[in-house]
Amino acid sequence: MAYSAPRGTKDILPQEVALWQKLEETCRKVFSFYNYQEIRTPIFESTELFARSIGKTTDIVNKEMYEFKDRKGRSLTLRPEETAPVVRACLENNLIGTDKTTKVYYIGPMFRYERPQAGRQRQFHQAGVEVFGSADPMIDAEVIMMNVRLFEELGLKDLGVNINSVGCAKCRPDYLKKLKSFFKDNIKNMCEDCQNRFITNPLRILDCKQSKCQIYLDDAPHSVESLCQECGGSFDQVLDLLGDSGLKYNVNKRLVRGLDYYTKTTFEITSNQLGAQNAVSGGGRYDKLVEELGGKAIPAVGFAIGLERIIELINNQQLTINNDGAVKLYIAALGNEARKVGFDLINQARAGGISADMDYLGKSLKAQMKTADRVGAKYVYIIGEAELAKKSAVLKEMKTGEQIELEFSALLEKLKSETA
RNA sequence: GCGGCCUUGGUGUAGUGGCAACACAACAGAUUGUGAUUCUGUCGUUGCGGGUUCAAUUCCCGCAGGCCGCCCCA
Repeated sequence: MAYSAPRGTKDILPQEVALWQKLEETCRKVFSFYNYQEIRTPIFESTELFARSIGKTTDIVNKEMYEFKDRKGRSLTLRPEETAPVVRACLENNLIGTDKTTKVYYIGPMFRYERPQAGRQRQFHQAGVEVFGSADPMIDAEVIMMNVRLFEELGLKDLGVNINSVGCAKCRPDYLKKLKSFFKDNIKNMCEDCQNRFITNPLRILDCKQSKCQIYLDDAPHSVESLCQECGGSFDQVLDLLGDSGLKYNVNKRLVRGLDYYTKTTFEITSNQLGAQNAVSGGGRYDKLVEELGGKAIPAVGFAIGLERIIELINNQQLTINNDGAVKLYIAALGNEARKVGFDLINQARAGGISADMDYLGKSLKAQMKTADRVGAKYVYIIGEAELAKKSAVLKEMKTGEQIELEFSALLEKLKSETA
């Protein structure tokens, strides 16, 4: 093979595209039910935007970014996620303010330089939403409920909704202090990563899966226990609202997300059918980010869905979507003259709103019939030498095998009169 | 960035230190202008590079890619 797709990237072939379109369509439909509007931002942004927002000590920024210099030496990065670009775009175009809520959604490719494995690629796709302007716990609840609604709409089963609160600028420092003093004595017995985390990002220690670290984690203080009054109150409200709506969730006190901008509510929806990479969506509140990126102090919530993982689930669960891409009319023509007539007829059909195709390889009639069958054509119109003279030919309905003689001029009317 | 397993025609799989097998798909044909079936035929420099050997697809090394796990995330 001369060339292959770059590592960690995949072609989405015509056969699978129908499923992708269906998925994207469902996202759009559900998001707009909740009054969200689509926004499209560039695939790359200045590197600094991501470093500032996601956090300089995070894995994403440290080792996963597709960073490059353009011809003027500017450092740019293929977006590893889209929250920061959306914030940037909304600020730049004045879409958000303290006096209104702005609801947007996006669908598109993201890029992270990681080792590919099941459910993880270097180019992958996310659909996500962001709400700006409200600190009301109702918005947290709305966003989570909408996410769940979307998955229900897609027919996904056995998903778990995990929720936590990581506090705010007021209470988080206290919590980090508690964490540090809790680990202080034992940190030297813990893994190397955790020793680094102890300095750079103690929160992340909670997420460690190493068995030698696990023993110290059990009694570690949880962020929910150190929340200030405001954060604690809003967390309770979010849970109440979800409970009232009948949504089943699990408070996961260990849920730590890998992006630094989260405050208060964080959540993650997981599937037990995916292996190691089991998160299908994740998000939370980020009340400081807009300000951090140069705007006013505007609170925000959002989440992102991993579309490849959803596709994987749909395939696993053998949920089907119907494909009606087949053409209605296929013309089998024999000889140059007949092919010309056929070409004219399919173009008339198309102009008249009837999907049509014909053979362009000069194959035998048998082969043309075969092709018509395989592309799922509903009718085949067979034009040969004899038909040219009488300006009339046989129209065959593939499913029934029924054949009727029809004049060229009557073909379109006959097909149009068919119910779609 | 680390570890394990894997890499044979379009796809899925055999197999052996010296003719690479099978199924499906695709294409062509089975007398003259008709699709699913049947029969026949066609389709591979065995991932790339190097080494051992008279000889390697089979043994060894390197690389790339895939899968899976760690890390992290969607």
